[in-house]
Amino acid sequence: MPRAGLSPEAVIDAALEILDEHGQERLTLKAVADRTGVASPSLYKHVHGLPELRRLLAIRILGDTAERIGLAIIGRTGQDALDAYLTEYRIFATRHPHRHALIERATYDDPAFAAASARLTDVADAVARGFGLDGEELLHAVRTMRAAVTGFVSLERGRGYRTPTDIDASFAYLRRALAAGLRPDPVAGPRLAATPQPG
Amino acid sequence: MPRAGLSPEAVIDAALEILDEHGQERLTLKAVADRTGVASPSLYKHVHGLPELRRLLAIRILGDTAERIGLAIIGRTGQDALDAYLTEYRIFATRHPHRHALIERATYDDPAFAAASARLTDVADAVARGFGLDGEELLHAVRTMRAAVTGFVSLERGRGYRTPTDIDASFAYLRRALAAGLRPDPVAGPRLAATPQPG
DNA sequence: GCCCAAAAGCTAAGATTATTAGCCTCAGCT
DNA sequence: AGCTGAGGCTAATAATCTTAGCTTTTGGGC
Repeated sequence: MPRAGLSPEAVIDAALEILDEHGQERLTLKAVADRTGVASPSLYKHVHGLPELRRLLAIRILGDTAERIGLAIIGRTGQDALDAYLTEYRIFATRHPHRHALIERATYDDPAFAAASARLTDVADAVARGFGLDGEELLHAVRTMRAAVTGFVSLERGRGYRTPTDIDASFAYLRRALAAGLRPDPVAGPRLAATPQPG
Repeated sequence: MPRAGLSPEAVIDAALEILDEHGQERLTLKAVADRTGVASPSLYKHVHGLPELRRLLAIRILGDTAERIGLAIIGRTGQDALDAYLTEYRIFATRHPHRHALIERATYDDPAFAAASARLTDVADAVARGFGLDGEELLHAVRTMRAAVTGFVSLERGRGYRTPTDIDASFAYLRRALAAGLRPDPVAGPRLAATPQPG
């Protein structure tokens, strides 16, 4: 019988197709094996089990997404760049809901994963710098920005917003609120009184 | 042999303990059966399989959480209520990371789940109304608020923020930014130009 | 107090899946 | 031509979910 000619990359490709088509629930080694035309144990020659496959898949998706969004903000600054960043992220989550769910839940203490994740954060950094932010304020602003957009798309996709009414308008509202919040405010300053600690 | 005296509630209690102790990965019917002292098939007399158990668990958690946060904002308004809402939500996610993960991923088109979810949204509504918002702007503000806080705690818990540095300060920044965004702005208004549609 | 129906257990069994172990074969290099 | 190792395969183990069908306890009605 001819060889299937697999490789880790090819395995991830197949896994990505299955994820897109059927979601994480049905992303199983058996399914990947069927799609690639081998028996499931053969996959272990390329990938160390299902958790590893999910990890590699998350890294692939993060990389692709960072690249897409990075391209979208090229040549833009300020509100323009922010809108592009937020909108492109939302488009990604809408077009590939299962990919978004996968990277949303992933929580690996793995250098490669952290690096891939950092690429996405770097894009957000660039956007925030376009608002004239730097230093500690930049850090906070980027975190706030990412929090808002990931939360929004998660709620949207998980049907957390009871009615589909005006979700686009809500997203526009969020973009405006975020832009207002990001603009450095020399008067009030971003500092607040001490926070109650969780725990 | 004496009966275990189970009930759907008791099964959910046990499931909640397991979730808290070991996370969703190990929330299995077998584990629940062991903990309640019955054989796994016996659980089907009280709960229709694992997906159903997860659904009920999510509903329980949403209800508890809505109640907690609802209590936390009693007697507060404006920024005070907003801080209490956001902080209490973050405390919940920090203290019960697995519960948070469970309700975060849940996406059931189920009336009971929607009702439980609505209780949490109602609390957010109350907070936003304390800012003098109503109508469509209220809707957008509440969505933005929920997006920001769920996104923040998700990123925090998933180690999405590279360093643990200053996360409290970032959260304070987010609260300020949100308060600024929520305050009705009669001049600029919250409306923006048409948004590119995702898809 | 007894009877009986239904609720709540149990065991057995089938289906999936992940994963390990050990074997076989093809491809390519010497 | 022969060897070696990567890439496949089959067999086997273990975990779990779930269904089917049996048994026992419980509690209400007579």
